[in-house]
Amino acid sequence: MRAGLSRLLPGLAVRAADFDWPKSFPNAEADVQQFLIGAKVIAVERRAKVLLIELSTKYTLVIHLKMTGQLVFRSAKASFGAGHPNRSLIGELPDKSTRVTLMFTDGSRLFFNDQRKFGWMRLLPNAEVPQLDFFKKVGPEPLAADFTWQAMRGRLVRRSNTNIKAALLDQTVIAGVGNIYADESLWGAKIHPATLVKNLSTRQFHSLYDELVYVLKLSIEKGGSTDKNYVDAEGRHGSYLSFARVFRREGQACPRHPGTLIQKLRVAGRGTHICPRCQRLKH
DNA sequence: CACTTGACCTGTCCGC
DNA sequence: TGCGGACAGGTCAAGT
Repeated sequence: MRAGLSRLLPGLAVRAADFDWPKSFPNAEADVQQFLIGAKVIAVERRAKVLLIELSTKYTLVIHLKMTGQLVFRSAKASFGAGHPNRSLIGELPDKSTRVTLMFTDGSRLFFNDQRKFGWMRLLPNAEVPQLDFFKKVGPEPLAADFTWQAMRGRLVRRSNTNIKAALLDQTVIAGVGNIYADESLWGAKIHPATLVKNLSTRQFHSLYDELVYVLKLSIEKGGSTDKNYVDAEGRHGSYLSFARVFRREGQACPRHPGTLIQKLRVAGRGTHICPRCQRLKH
């Protein structure tokens, strides 16, 4: 999504903004008038699951999409009326789950849609972004050059008494791993998600690292795991889920064991998908 | 401090 | 067809 937005937004100037749900954009109106209206987009960055739209006013739009957030860009002449190929995906915007609309001076618009209202967007002075509690506590980027398998093990063992799935989902341990990539990488490494971190072998840490890096890179290449709720910056869905081996594949054959069916269980309070043959829980 | 659970919301699906 | 409950890609605060 960052890559898509950074092809579309830099250079555009904000002409106006509309808001629906206060928690989706908690800034005061005065901030909006002073630091958003008239601002030009400089760049689009990302840290963990947070998008950062940097503005010419030295303010940044900080965005977390949470479970159901979407950012959809529409150029001035885009029409999504009946007959448009993308109509089945979203249709005309704004719609009833549009929380924020940014209108640019060239007539294009960026819509922040969020059915469940968990996501948010806020304006912050550039210097305050790293001071957010989330950024102070968040772990390292798994695709950074210095994130080796040893570095990953070093982070995970901070949660040695909990299960590996909970540790992977903990954003203060490693940044950006969510439910899909946790399940996919654990299947790849043949590790049961309820395995305690302290019981993982060196080989398992190494394998989990390889598999996590693999699924993250593959997903970025495929445009992400968007299906029902997320779409990319131009309103298209990513295709990673069609490559997923276990996620939302309960009852289907394990790709490694055609005779074994994927099971769904609950680990760390989340729906969790495993192959019961390759991912065994030993004690 | 480490770890787990409920809350924040809306919509959909499934069993009765 | 209606109704209650479980569930959905993620954090947070409050609990033990």
